[in-house]
Amino acid sequence: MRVVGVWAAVYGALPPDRQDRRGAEWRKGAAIFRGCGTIKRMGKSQKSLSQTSLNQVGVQDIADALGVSRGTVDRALHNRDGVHPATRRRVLRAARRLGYRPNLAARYLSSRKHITIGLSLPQEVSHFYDDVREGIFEAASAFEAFGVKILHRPYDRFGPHELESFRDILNEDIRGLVISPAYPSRLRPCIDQAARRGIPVVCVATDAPGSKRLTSVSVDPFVNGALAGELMGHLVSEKGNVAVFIGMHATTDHEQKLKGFRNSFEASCPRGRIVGVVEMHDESKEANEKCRKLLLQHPSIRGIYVSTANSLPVMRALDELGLAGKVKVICTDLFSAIVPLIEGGKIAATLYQRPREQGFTAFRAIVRFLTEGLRPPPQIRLDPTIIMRSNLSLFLQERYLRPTTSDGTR
Amino acid sequence: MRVVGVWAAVYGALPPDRQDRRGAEWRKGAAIFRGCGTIKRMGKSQKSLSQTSLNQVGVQDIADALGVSRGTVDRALHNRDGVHPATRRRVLRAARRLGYRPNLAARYLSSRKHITIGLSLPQEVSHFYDDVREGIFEAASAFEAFGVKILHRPYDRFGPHELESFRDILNEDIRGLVISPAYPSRLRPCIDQAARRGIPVVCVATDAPGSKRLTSVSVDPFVNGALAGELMGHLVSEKGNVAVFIGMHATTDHEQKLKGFRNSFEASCPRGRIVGVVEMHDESKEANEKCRKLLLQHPSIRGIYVSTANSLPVMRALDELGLAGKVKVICTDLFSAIVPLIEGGKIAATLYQRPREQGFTAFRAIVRFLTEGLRPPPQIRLDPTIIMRSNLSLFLQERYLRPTTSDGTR
DNA sequence: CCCAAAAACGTTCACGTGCACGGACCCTTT
DNA sequence: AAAGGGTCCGTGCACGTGAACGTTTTTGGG
Repeated sequence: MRVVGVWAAVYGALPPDRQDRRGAEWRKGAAIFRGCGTIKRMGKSQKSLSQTSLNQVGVQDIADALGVSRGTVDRALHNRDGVHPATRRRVLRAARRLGYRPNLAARYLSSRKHITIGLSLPQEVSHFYDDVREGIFEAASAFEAFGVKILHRPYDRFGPHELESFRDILNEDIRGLVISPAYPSRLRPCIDQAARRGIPVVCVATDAPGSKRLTSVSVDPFVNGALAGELMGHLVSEKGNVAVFIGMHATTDHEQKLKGFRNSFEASCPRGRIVGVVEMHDESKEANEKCRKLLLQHPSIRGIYVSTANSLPVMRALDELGLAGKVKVICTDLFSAIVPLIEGGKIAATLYQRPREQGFTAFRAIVRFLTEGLRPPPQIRLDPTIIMRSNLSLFLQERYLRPTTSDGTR
Repeated sequence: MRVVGVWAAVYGALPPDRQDRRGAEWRKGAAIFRGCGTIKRMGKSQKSLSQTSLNQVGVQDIADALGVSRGTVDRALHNRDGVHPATRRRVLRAARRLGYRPNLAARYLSSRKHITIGLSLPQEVSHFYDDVREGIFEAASAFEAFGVKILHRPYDRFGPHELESFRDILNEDIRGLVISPAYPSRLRPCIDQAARRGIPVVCVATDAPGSKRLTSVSVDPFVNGALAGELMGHLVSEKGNVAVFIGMHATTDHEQKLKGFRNSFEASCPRGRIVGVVEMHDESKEANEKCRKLLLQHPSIRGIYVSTANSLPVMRALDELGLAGKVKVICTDLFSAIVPLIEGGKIAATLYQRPREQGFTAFRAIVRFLTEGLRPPPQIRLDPTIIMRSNLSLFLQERYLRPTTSDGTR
């Protein structure tokens, strides 16, 4: 990155060439103005000459450049009626030409209205989604002073409530929405409808492929699995057979994780084999028995990768067979029950999906889109973190900037 | 601590004031003004009743509550002279009591002055500090619309330039400062001076212990070393001896890393031993020879941990002895030269210190302190990331929200 | 061709703050 | 006592935008 000048403005959103272009256009606009000779404009020019203030073009500049009033420009820019189509076109073109960007401070001060970002997240898997929420609240707190607020409509369980909550919150006056779809196909029409209304929707943790959501924030499942596979290869050194326990959701995530694991484990441990891939339902008893059965059937198993958060039944089975600590376990996510297992060496590592960062990033993507018009890439992939005994403490301590303090609302 | 914006933090301490001899007159004035003020207040009350707008208390509310004018409140809050000490105290107390928080949008709109955050970072170790800068710029871009700017004074090399740059930038009109001290003892007086002037200083990557800096953002060196040690224990399984290469800086970081590594490696690999700890200067030739010598002397070495970014001489020595890929290497940081080594399996893992996140967090801490008065914990410890072949790609691809990317339109 | 309705456009006010200016009052000096 | 200076405080203006309201121009039907 080239930072030559002393005053490196934060205008980084514009590449240098574009800034230059903007400057040229601005000069042109100024020339037009000189001809018109508006007194008000003159005043501003003089002021910005005398003082090193910002030379951002405002509504008045567009109005002056076109010889119309501020009101007209305002109506044109906000797509309100009462403007001749030709005038509207001229205004929009001039705005683009001059590089108009609304002054958010003035807008907020004027309207005194909150920009509300909707939040429709499940209350299940609380160890995960509570952290997602925390990340969102933390990101939002920075914009609280500028009127950005959060409207949270949590729903109890995955399933129909998801759609219900979505529709509910769409009826509110929101400017953006964060969701975590479990059944994307059902939500897709709603997402597209919101997009048509100009409301950006960001998916977090899961995705709604094929929909018109703004973007999705998640951990790449393939990388997640691959990381587990590579690490497992090191854990069992060269001679180990391993088993994988995966979930049963309709999403393709588990598939991807398995693929990544297989790919990476085979490269990292050429003489090892994956002797079993077990699908687990939510019933912990069944998972436990499946695990016991597999372990008894394959005494050669030296490592286990659990690609879902549902690792407790597996751990219990290992304990019952006296294999805890001997068989190396890599599991997923972080919650209180597995903390002592990591500390005690019964779980070698867990792949943490950084829920806080996911929420943080999702919110940020929405705000940047709303305020700067910056369109994020279609997918934002975060990196999973390997948590082992050595760095576990960093994830347990109270996090900096928890949103609970400000007022009693949370 | 219940803080009223930054004001309470900065102007909390007030000199003891004398007895108020003119209370009667003031009360009279208050009575006069109460009439006029009440009307205005009514207007606001009605408005906030009719519309669901925010009921944030402003300067006018404090003025009304005390029967003084806006200007007086303004002067009191900003510690400008021209206010009777007793009045000032009353204002500050009322501000705290009513929960006054300045409207940043209005402030920015009014003064049209940028809030400038200073940046004094080295241009050395560019693979690291360039990313720190990027993180800072990314964090700053969100506040661009509200007049937060960055003033960057990079200096060439560590050493005296560091102090020079610091002093230079302190002469500018900055409201906060981000630094990365290499010689904290020399900088401490300047840091304390800045703190006295109400300018928060945040250290990134390194720290200035004992100084009055607001906070420091860094990766815990002990955890860093411990993570390397635990991972190394797994890499060499149970039977391996290892060596450690550390740097020579005056900071205690390398000590801490070594301590963490030792601690964790011994727990993770009871039968392994650390057969050598080598201090490396900056000269790569010397490092190379030291490494060769050590490897020839101890053929039992199965793993090497390089706790500095200066890992290339070690890798070259391994290559020359035909041990690359056989001896497991854990190194530090990520830069282009080691990418192929990770991909090729010659480096098993590298501990990435997340420079972007460090910069991002540092900037955020400053802005939150300035705008919300939120004082961060004395140290912010980020977790290091283990980069291996499987997740390497995530750190190479162009990051989201880079100033130049997204698409051509913006 | 006229007049009302509607469309198109101009004007004004409010938002909360920072800042410059000016006024009232007190104390000291001439 | 008047003048002057200093302290303390009130008031007006500006910032850029949104929204309400007022004004001009065009349209359309008789």
